[in-house]
Amino acid sequence: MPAIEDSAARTAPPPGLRERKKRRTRDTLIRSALELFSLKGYERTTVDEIAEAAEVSQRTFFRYFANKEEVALAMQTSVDALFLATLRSRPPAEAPLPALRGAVLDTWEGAGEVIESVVPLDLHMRTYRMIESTPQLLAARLRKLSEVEEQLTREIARREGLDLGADPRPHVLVAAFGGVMRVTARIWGERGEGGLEDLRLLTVAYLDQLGPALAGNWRA
Amino acid sequence: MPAIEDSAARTAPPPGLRERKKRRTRDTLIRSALELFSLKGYERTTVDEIAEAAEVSQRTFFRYFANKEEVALAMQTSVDALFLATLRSRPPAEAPLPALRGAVLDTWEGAGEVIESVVPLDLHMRTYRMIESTPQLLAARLRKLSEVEEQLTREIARREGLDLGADPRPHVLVAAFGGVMRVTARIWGERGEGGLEDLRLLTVAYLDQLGPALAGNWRA
DNA sequence: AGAATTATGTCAGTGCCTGCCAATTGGCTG
DNA sequence: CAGCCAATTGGCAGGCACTGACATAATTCT
Repeated sequence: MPAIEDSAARTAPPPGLRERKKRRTRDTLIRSALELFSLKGYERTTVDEIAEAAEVSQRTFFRYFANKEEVALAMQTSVDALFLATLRSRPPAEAPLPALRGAVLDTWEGAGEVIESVVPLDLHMRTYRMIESTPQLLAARLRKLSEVEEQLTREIARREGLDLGADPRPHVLVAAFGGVMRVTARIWGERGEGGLEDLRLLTVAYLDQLGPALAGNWRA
Repeated sequence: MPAIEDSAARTAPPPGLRERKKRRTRDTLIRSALELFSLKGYERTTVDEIAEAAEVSQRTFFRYFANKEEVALAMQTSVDALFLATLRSRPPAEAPLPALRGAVLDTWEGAGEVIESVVPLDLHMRTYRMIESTPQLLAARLRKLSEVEEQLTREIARREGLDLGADPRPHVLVAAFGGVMRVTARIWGERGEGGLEDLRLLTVAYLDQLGPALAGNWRA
């Protein structure tokens, strides 16, 4: 079972040895992979090397991750799930855009812990940048983001009680929101440095420009 | 020389036998590939089969296309280039969003010819849908779109005489615009049918919702 | 403890993609 | 037109990502 987003798993019954072992193997694979990527680059790291570093067979690697990209994006995937959950727990009265905006900020607040329980935060940050600068990884990341956007759209429609077939606004809003999130990620990645806090500031600043940017004439 | 977007190649001096032959080989590869993809699906078609259908060696295929994805996206890439060119030829007085909107519509107007000179239009349309529904291709497509958006952003900034480092609006506007373009493509793809005209209508309708979607409270 | 289930390892094989070198082809010059 | 130069192509060997099949080992259940 790959994803850990089982909403029925509260007050977990003692997870059992098997589950704990799998979790450890998975985490070790991620850590080994990210370290190697950071050391020698994504393309120059082979799956065999990752498997060896984690002391499992190559075949086992592919039982935990469908492909080499998946392990590079593993932490982002966790954060995505957290983001979704955060949005769902927002007050229903809140308007769509503020809800999305609030959810990202809250997510980044809490994401640190989730990440640190698997890999050092600065390794994750280096990975984040690596994804932006590695074509194959960026492609995979963008595809995953489009899936996230689909779920966001459904959630927004649900909150507002709208039919996605009849009202384009949820799709459009999420598309615009997602677009801005991606630009900020890219721009932040291009600046060689800066931490989570800078990303945060950049995001807020850009989100706040959504309205003005759409205004007809900028020269006014 | 991979890309054909040389803006200095007008009133072409007789292209020479060599160039014409390359062009023919390339077109044949594209046509063979798209036909096979449409027939047996992208993943179940091997590069060897494509090369054989086009009567060249596998090695030659990879001299024309960096990878299997490239040939599937070849026509989209041409249209992207056309879109860029169309935008650049717009009256400078036009405001950013109308310029973008006008450029897409004009592009789709003229794209038919460009495409038909290489592959039948309906084959292209089937390919378009295939891209949306094939994870690997969608990923590659999204990455290319992000490159297009980067160029759009530069063009918008140039038109408006703005510094991209200082003013976020070009980035934000293009991000929102690009987001909407992608959703419409996806939605259109999900409906199993409908031609270019439907895509056009959908796009216009959704673009027009950008303003309303960003309005704070939809229930008002 | 033994049976049933599940995770892991090994092996063989396919397909994408690359570097290298030899052979062919088009273009150009004397 | 002969002959040289440069570009294009083909063939081959090899690396790496990934998969199916089967045997083995580790948990869990009874």
